[in-house]
Order: sequence, then C-alpha cells, then structure tokens
Amino acid sequence: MAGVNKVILVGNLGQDPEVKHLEGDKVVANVSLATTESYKDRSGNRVDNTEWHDLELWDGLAKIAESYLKKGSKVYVEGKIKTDSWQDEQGNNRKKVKIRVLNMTMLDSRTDSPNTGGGNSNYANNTSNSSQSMPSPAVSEGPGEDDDLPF
Amino acid sequence: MAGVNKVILVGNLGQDPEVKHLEGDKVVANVSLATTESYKDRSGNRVDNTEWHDLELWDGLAKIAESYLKKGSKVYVEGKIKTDSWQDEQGNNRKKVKIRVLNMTMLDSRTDSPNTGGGNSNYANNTSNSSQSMPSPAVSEGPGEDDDLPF
Amino acid sequence: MAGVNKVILVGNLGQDPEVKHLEGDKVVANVSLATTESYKDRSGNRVDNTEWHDLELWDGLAKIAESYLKKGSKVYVEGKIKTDSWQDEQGNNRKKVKIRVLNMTMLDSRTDSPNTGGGNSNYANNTSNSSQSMPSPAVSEGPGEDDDLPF
Amino acid sequence: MAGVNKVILVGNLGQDPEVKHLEGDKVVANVSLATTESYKDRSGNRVDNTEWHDLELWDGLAKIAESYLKKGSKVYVEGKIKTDSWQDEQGNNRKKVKIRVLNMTMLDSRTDSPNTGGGNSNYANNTSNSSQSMPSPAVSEGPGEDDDLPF
DNA sequence: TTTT
DNA sequence: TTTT
Repeated sequence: MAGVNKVILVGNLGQDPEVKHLEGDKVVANVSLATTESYKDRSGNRVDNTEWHDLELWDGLAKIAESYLKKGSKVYVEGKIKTDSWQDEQGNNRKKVKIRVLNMTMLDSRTDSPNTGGGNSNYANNTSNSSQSMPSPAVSEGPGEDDDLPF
Repeated sequence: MAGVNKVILVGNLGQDPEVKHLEGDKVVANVSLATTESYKDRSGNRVDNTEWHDLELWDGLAKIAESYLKKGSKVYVEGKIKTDSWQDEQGNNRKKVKIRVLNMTMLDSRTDSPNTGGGNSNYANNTSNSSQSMPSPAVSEGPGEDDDLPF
Repeated sequence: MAGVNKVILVGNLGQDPEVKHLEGDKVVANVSLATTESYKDRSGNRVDNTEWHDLELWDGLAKIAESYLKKGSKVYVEGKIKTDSWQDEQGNNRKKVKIRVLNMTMLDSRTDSPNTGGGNSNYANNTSNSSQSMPSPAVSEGPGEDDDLPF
Repeated sequence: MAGVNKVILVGNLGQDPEVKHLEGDKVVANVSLATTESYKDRSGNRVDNTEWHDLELWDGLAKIAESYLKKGSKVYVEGKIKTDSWQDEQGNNRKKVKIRVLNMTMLDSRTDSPNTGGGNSNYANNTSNSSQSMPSPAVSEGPGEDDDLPF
C-alpha cells in the first residue's frame, strides 16, 4: 500500500497563471508549463520535443504564482500526479491529468521578476516539513503558509 | 528551452503487463501502477487515496516486465510524462497521459518473483548512462540492452 | 540564491537504528543505509557496488524508525544532504556528510514488520505539506507530527 | 539488493570547474555547487543556509562543464552519491563524499553563457537512455558521448 | 485494476 | 501556449 508519486519539472510557463480566489481564503492557480527535450535524430538534425503540463497550485503557492510568475517564467516545480475524473454532458467518462505542485523555485534572474523592488530576497515558508531548501521566490505548501507571504 | 521532465513512482501493478512484440525486434509493455496515499482526515479517520498511472515500457524494460512483473508486483519506476494526442472517430481531440519508464527496480522480495528458480540475482544493463544503481531485477533503458537480458 | 537539495534512496538498513531521546521531546535516529548497484563489467562478470549512507531522522520519523525499522529493512527515503563540520582534538577541520530524512516509506511486506500486532494500517502524518503519498508505515516530517503517531 | 541512489540539485557554482584531461581521452571536471536554503526563524528573521556539494563530472559532461560553466553559473544537476575512501599519510581512514553527475541542465539565460558566439543552440547527447529532456546546454552521460559534442 |  |  506504500506509495510514492513524485514529479519534478523544470520549464517555462506558456502564459500567465490563472488565479481564482475561492471562498474561505482558498486560492487556486492554474498554469501550463512546457518542458522541452532536445536531441539529434539519426540524420544529425536537432529535434525539439515539447511536453505541456497542467499545473495546479493552492493557497500560498497560488499567491506566489499570482505575484511572481508570468508567461515565460522559468521554474523548478515538484509535485504529484493527480487525475481528475468526471462525466461530460454525453455521459462519457473523462479524465484530466494535472500536476499538483507542492514545492516551487523560481529560476529567472531576479531582474526579470515582476512587481518587485528589485531585491534578491529569498522566500520560503517555515514549515518544518519544507522538504528542501526553497529560496529566491521559493516556497512549499504548508500549514500557516497563507500568512507567511513576505509581501 | 532547458527542460526537466521526471517522474518517480513506487506502487503496485493493477494487473499483468500487456506486452506486444512489434516488427524489428521492438517490444512494448503497458501496465497500470497504483500509488496509494493514506492520511487521516479531520475526524481522525484513515483515508486511502489511490492514483492510477499508465506505464509504457520499451524493449529491454518491456522484456523484463514480461518476464518478472505481474499483477500485484511492487516496483520503483523512474520516467517521464508523455502525452499521446489523437482525434477520435467524432473528430474530437483526445489526449492520454502516460509515464514512459526509463528506469525500474523491483521491490518484491525475491520469493515473490514468478518464473524464477528462486535466485537472488540482480539484473541491470551495463549502459554507462544507467543513471543509477539498479539491482535486483533492475534495469535502465539503453542501447544494446536488448541483448543484455540475463536469461 | 534559489536552491534544491534533494536525495532519493532505496536500500536496506545495515543495522538497527540508534535512537536518542533528547530533552524537550526531541528524538533523533541514526542508521546507515546501503544502496547496491549491480552491473556487468567488460568481461561479462556481475559486479556489485555498495554505497553506504548515514541517515539522520528527527522526531516523528525517528519514532517510526525506532518502532518499525531494523537491520535489513528495505526503505524508500527522501531527504537532503547535510554536512556537519567540526574540529577534532588535533584542531583539524573535519566534515561528515549525512542524509537528513524528510520522507520515508517502508517497502518490506508487512509480515516482516517487527513490534506490530499484525496490523496492516498505514501511517502518515497529516501535514498539508506532506509532499506526497506516504502510506504503509510511511511518514513525513512535519509540525505536530510528534503527536500524530498512531501507536 | 535493489537500490536507488539519486541526487537532484539546483544551485550555483562556487568557482570555475577544474578540468583534467587524462590519458585515453578521459576527462574529469570537479566543481563545487552551493544550494541555499532560506527560511524565517522563530523571531521572523530570514536565515540563509548554504550547503556545498563537490561535483564530479566525466567525459562529455566534463567537456560541457569546461566550455560552458563558470563561477556563478546556475545549474540543475542529477547524479548519485559516491564516497571515496583512502588512507592518509598517518594511516587514518579518510572519506570524501562526492556527487557523480549523470545529467545536467544549464539554467542561466543564454546571454550569460561564456565562450559562445551568441547561439541559442541546445546540446544533448543522443543516448537512448538519456533519462529525460536535456536541452540548452544540457547533457547526459552516455556511450559515444565523447564524440557527440556539438562544437 | 494493486497493495496492506 | 513557453523557452533558446
């Protein structure tokens, strides 16, 4: 019954995050991330292969996304695969695979950052379970994180 | 353009792998893997949450899967997310997300293994790019792997 | 300044964990974990290569280790690299690299588990930052975890 | 006996790589990488915590490092923990833990790149075992890689 | 559809 | 839809 479901991505956002503020202080951000693989085929030609990932971020991470991420931003993202299932109007079973983001590190040089006074400050939430160092605009999901935004 | 697209899973197979031998010595195996997350909800009740992943393995890894994996097998798997896109009969765009497996380690105790004379032998292919230790029935994708099966 | 420092290991314990109960309810467990890489050399002979890792677990994870892990246990472990530095008696600078464990999943079949009344229950702490599914005896570090042990 | 020994780091180089060309076309590069963790302590003060990692890269990866990496470069690195053991002059057992790099992606914006004629080209070796997309100056270890450098 |  |  043990399980591990872990995804690690580094790529660029295809557009600005779509952020929804829900009732009860909940926030959710959705954004797609491109990871591009580049290789040479047999004839020696370079081939680019792009995979698009649907990211979903909640609460503290969603707020960071809203404030700092925009189309083109490069990020390191850690999370898990999550499949939404539902029935469409025709009664067909439909599924959509998303990446629920649990950790994020921004990889753009600071000067690219929007909304910032130009600082180099790092952001991480102080959850003891922050599963790793997460500086620059870097955060983990966690309890109390909502109040932990440094701005 | 840089990209990282990495998935790490530990779970159990939902059924025996489906293996297809294609022309030109190509082999592909498909199998679904369950990763179960277990937590206590607010009321203190234990809740199980199972996510199913569609794995795709090629060539050497497919042969290992065919020989060693079966319904219930526990495995560590490393790979990348890959989305297949096509149009269905109604002309609708359809997508299916799969995990292309690039590395695998069997986690069952040896005695569980099918088809084996009871050995404890480890299997790994000798690709220099084998990105890590992969013993027991453990293998990486790689060139020449097809000839590297230990049976 | 952004950083990611992540380690993922699957292996077996070299001996029982050494657990120390410190003041203020702090608990620390130390144990070494072997990861074995197996490959064929040029001559086709199988070669085993074992790397030993010094694991350090705190609080809830340490208690789980104390209760469930023993010499030979197979575990999946996630954490970060941490170097302790000090001066020895001769005034030499010394370093010791350890893996600070932040997530753990036991991979033994339940019947191997010591100290259990035979249950199959799964254990995970309910930190919202639990970065992934962690069932069976599986836990994450996290706030309040100390009180979250199911035994 | 199964094992997984995997390290994932994102950080900045502390100095230029030290590259040694050995006999038989072997090349090795050593460089230290800083991963910085940033958090707020109880008093709300920001604390930075830097961990230094000794990276070792071989052959194709070493050449890429020699050509593209320099002090301050930001990189994503994937590899395994490897402990060198030896006896010093006094006969004491000594150990040194290194990260053997098996995959690398440069994370600097292109304009930061040294030695380049301004190109945006991506580099990856075409090993089928390249365990993931590795574009920009991005490479995996692998067979034949030595001849696969695009410059 | 798995596993405990 | 991104990025170089």
